[in-house]
Amino acid sequence: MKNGAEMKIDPNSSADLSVQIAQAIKDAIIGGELIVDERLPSETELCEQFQVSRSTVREALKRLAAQSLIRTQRGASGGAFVNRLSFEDAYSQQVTTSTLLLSMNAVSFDTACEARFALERACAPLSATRRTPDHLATMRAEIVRQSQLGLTDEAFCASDVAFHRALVDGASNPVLSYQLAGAVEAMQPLMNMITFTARSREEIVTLHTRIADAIENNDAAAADEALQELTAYTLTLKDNVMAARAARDKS
Amino acid sequence: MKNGAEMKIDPNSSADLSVQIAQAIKDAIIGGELIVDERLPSETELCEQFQVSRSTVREALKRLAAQSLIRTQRGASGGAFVNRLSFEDAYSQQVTTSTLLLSMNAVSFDTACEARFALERACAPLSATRRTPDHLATMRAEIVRQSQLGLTDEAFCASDVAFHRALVDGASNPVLSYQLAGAVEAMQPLMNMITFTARSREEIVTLHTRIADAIENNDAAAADEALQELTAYTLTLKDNVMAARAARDKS
DNA sequence: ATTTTTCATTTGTCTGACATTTAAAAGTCT
DNA sequence: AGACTTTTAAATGTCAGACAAATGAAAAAT
Repeated sequence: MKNGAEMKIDPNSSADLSVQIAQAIKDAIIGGELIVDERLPSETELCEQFQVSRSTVREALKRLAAQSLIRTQRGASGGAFVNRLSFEDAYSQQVTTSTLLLSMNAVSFDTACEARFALERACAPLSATRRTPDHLATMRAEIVRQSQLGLTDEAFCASDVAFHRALVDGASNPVLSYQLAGAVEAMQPLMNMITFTARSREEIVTLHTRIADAIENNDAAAADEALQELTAYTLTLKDNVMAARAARDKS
Repeated sequence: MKNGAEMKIDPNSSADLSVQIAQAIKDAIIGGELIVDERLPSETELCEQFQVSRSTVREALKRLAAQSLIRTQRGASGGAFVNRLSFEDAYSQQVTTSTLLLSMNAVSFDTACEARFALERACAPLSATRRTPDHLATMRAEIVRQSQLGLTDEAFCASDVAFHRALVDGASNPVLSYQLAGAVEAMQPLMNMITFTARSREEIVTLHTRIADAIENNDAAAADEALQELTAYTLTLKDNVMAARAARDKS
């Protein structure tokens, strides 16, 4: 870090010191003053720089570590280092956030479902163009799994997620994969509310096969159409489950 | 929290204690054992429960606070409470994450641009159906701003983001807004690399107007078409900037 | 030259203390 | 009794100092 840009905090602010310090360091990282793999000053040095105790500095650093902005290493020549945020880190963060967001805010099944399929349709055309044999093989394998009898609803849902994940990854755009896979995976708890009958699984497998075929044939329009039908069918399933529950609760 | 589900950590694990404790509490929140607005045990109680010192407990709590999973309040009847993750919190987290991801991983302009417009095209049809007069007014207002002479490139980009944000919000699906607005906003630093000439701004304003018109007329197909052209035009602009720089560097 | 030992540095954890904030309880006045 | 003030207890925020554990580098021994 260039010495010219000293990080400073405002002692008169009402905010907690560790929050301010974390924010100051975060700003330095976002602003490019601290670059990837650069070592931060040691905790003792940060104490002097910000004129606070070590506990306070440590709490600030833990806040940053929780966001994968830094990593720490013990021992001589150890310390805190600016962490290169990987797609994997970002992805797992997004899954957690999205999952909690959906479960804590009573997002309706319809809303989440609509978002999920809208996003998927966005990358289906790209996937139809770029998919590799690997992506196709994954999709086909998941279809086979979904056809097995005796599969639990959870396992069926998990396979569904894997199928759609392969579809998204087929677009070969890491940014899209990161954004969409999070949304799809976060929806899984909601999807688990649905009980899949043998009949409905058959229908879903048929639609998945149509999607895979379309992707294989580089037919974006067909993929889009199948996805739309899958969207509608999923909503129908949900409505049936809801109606069945309502009838049961009434009796 | 029901007493049956005691949170436990493994003293033999190599992981830091504060990480383990944070994970245990996080799991309890995700698993629904701790519900929104529920109060966690006080720091002293957590010390006893996990058999660690207060510093360690505090570092764990700061990790959770950094992810907006809990909030803390001082004073009697204060403590740490499970936080309801708001769309706003999730949104700002996503912007930070996406921004860092793009800047730290050398994501190409083309990749980010493709992802951005693919996502936008996903919600344009919904926006064409559901947009309110408010959304339209925002879009028109931003178009007016973009037409002003003497606007800096940064201001032009910011207005561009606001325009597209309104387009996304028009879909009236908070999940989509949260996902996409983050992606669009995170792209702004990349977009700022482009220098917009008067001519190119004019072209963009024209396309924006076409999009707004299509949304106003509930014409999803026209909106999609205009967005596609905007995608292509943006990439053209980028190529021109790159070519100009290459030529300058050679001379 | 290679291996072992020592050592200094840095983060992780513990202990104890005090400051600050806050709501509730106790007290006081009308 | 009711409204206002004061006190108190509980909780988080901050500080200070200590030791443990890890780790790389230097020093020493072979």
